[in-house]
Amino acid sequence: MNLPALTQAFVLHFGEMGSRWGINRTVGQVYALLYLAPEPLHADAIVEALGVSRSNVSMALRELQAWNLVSVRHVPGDRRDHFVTPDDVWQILRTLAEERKRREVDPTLTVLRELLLQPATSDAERHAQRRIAAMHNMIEQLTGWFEEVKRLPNERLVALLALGAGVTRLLELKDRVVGLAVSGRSA
Amino acid sequence: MNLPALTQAFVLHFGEMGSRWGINRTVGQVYALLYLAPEPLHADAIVEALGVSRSNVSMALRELQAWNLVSVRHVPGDRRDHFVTPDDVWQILRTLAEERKRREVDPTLTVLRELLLQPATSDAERHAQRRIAAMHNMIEQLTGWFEEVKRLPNERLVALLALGAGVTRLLELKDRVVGLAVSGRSA
DNA sequence: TATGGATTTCAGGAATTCCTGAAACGACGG
DNA sequence: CCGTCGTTTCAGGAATTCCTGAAATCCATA
Repeated sequence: MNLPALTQAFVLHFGEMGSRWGINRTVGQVYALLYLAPEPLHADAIVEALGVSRSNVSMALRELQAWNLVSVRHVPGDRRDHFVTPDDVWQILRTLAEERKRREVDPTLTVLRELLLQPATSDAERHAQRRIAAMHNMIEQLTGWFEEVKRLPNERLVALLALGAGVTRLLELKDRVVGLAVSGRSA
Repeated sequence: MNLPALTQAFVLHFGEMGSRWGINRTVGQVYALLYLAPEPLHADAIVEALGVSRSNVSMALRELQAWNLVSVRHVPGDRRDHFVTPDDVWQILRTLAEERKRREVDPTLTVLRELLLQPATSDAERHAQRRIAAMHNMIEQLTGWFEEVKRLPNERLVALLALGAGVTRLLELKDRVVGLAVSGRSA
């Protein structure tokens, strides 16, 4: 691996962190490298930068494409595929969240739903179903919220985040305003 | 494994899902079992329910305690440790999010900060630093938001989720109201 | 349709993670 | 201070995941 110090530190960190998620070291490193690269890279450039085998890079790129975190770009006059990451970090966040939801949450939601449909034949099972329902409902609320929020344009999303817990003050404000409007109308 | 059908299906699913996260099968199963259990379980009951070794259960419980997802409960007249999961699913969500942030996000934030402090000596490095800064700022906004929201009581949190993207309409409302107040004051 | 570069597939060795049984440890009652 | 019950530690075998080099496949061009 022969990279500028800064890039190398970033790439190595993502390699290590990769294993704390479900992804392997090479996938993490390839992503990090592409994220920092000022222009699209072809696979052999990645091989050279990271010092791993060509086939390993191929598999890593494939996985990153499956995650929608990397896409192919063709450079005129060059037959090789070049790869890029989207450069809008908020878009990356949406993609990441979407994919993790799809892989880690949706299957669970499906199972929980099935289990809730089954008839409970004992007290133990009835208790289990109540617990499962509590989890199911929470996940549904979360995913419903996420489906809406992920559609917000960046600007709005940032405003929402900046608001933080202040949103609840806003909710009270709304209640007061609506109250005023109603009393005004009735007057 | 000899459990009611419903419980067994739930436990097995969490075992499988475990490996999609960073946790292993046994940890997932133990958690699922405790989550459904109507009363605290001691380690041998878990061994019997899951059909894994005593030492494996011990390690799984230890890991779950490190995650703050399971705690010890002493049953009067019984020397054995008994284990429970908190039963408020929203509290579980907070804990889970908090721990994942601590393990998956905070270390990255630290590294990114360090990298931003280093002097960039080339165009490539300056470009890399801009990319790193973009990622760093996004993560800071997210974690700042999370720190605030996680403190909300359940009721407020649920209200916030129910609002979904509607929060941005609320933001517009706020702007109008504030605008009114200001123009009123200046008049 | 032959050629050659680019890419993917895949079997199997390397590395890592998981799980177990045996032994060590700790704490309590006698 | 011994014996017992409960728990934890840990070495090493089992299982899984990762990575590589060689071969197969793809595809644009001549």
